[in-house]
Amino acid sequence: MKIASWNVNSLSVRLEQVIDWLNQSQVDVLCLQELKMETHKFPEEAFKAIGYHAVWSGQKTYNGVAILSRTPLANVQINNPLYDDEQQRLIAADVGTGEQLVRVIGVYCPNGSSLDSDKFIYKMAWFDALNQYVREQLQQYPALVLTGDFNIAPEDRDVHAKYSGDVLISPAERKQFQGLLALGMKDSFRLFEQAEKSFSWWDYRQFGFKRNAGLRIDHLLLSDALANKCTASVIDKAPRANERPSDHTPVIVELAM
DNA sequence: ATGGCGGTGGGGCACCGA
Repeated sequence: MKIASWNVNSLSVRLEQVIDWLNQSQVDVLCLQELKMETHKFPEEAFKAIGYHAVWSGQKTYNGVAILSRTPLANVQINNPLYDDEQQRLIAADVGTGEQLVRVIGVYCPNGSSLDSDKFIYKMAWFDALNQYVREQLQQYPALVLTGDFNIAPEDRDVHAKYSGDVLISPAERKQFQGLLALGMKDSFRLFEQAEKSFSWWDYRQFGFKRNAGLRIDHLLLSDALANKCTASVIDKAPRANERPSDHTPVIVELAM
């Protein structure tokens, strides 16, 4: 079973790329972020045509999340029930049944803007509530995936040397990431040996991708039960070389199930 | 230091992202 996540930075612009990538990668589940599209405009038929069910929640211009799956999705949760939020940043659903049941939580975590901003306060509160939700979900679902754009680079090795920002790498944000791991979640990428300077996002400006001036901020976190079944966790850089690429590229886990 | 680039809405250019 392959599960992936991709911040597409506008699904309208990237739909063809997503379809192509699904056909090529053959993942079973794909979480999407930054649809930047109203709910009623979601291209459900385009995904159905290539064999994917979908659940989603959109909004105009900003945010918006979806889960695509080859098998039907059940028990859909839109937004964190523990956090009143107008911004559409979280969607969860069951994939599979019985022994194969996996709970998938797809997230587009707030950016935070700068450490002294109201948006940073929102980011911290949002993560506090996410931690609480994941804690609850783990009690209900031993097989849990938390994936998406976390907007946190967990360690220095997840940050290119010239990065000059403070947000995405601050101790407060990294503490939030560690807080999720403290619940028992594992950063699947670090279960395996990886190339140095592996990133999932590159700045559009200054030839960021060409210079590999990136950050690893898109993650696949697995509960213990799934970490034990994880056989690979990779970043697929290929779509970043497309014409009009998203600034993020997909991340994928393989589970022996 | 600032802005670089790209998407959106709306029909300029400001806002936002990371």
